[in-house]
Amino acid sequence: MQFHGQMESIAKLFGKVLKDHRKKKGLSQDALATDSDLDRTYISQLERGRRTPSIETLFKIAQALGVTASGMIREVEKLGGTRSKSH
Amino acid sequence: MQFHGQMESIAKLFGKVLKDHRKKKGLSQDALATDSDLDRTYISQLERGRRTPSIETLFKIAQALGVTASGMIREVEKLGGTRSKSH
DNA sequence: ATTCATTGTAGACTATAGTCGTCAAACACT
DNA sequence: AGTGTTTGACGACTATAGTCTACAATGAAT
Repeated sequence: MQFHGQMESIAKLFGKVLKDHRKKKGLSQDALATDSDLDRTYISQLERGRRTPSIETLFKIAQALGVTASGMIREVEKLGGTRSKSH
Repeated sequence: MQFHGQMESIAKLFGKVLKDHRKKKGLSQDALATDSDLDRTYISQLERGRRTPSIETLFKIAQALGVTASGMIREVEKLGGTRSKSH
């Protein structure tokens, strides 16, 4: 069986991973924002998949969540499938 | 013995990882640029640590290099040490 | 020395990341 | 009902990511 359905953007996938970890840690967006030295409304935008973070921002967030940046990216890869399109 | 020396920026660490993989694959900056659908001079800036890519760009580059995005980030973490500074 | 491929670098430009103030919607609570 | 906390969303703003043209510097070959 072939996989169908529209490919989800990196931004949306990352948003899911982010929200998951934040909830698991019991943090509010506001608390995470201060811990990661980012703006609260920007965290909101990230979780809704409306923004794509830089890897610098990725590291800030991961640290505030007590996880590794590579771990978060790994989860994005898992959610997104192989994403191996040649062209 | 304590670790000393200035902490290297994420950008510089990523630049090293990127250049390493590109050389290992025997690609020119120009070839990598076309494969990853980015500008050649931007690849040059990344390798010299003058720009910090978005995770979207990270995925593009990783795919062109035939490695995972999480793997590249993992190597950045290794190069940079724990980077667990509370404030 | 000169040809060729590769890379560094600069400047000017467009697109988007990230900030900030504000307000409404939603979800607790009592 | 009400009050407090959280989150979505907006518009306008500043900072930086990413493009593009062009040229100099490097290095590897004859």
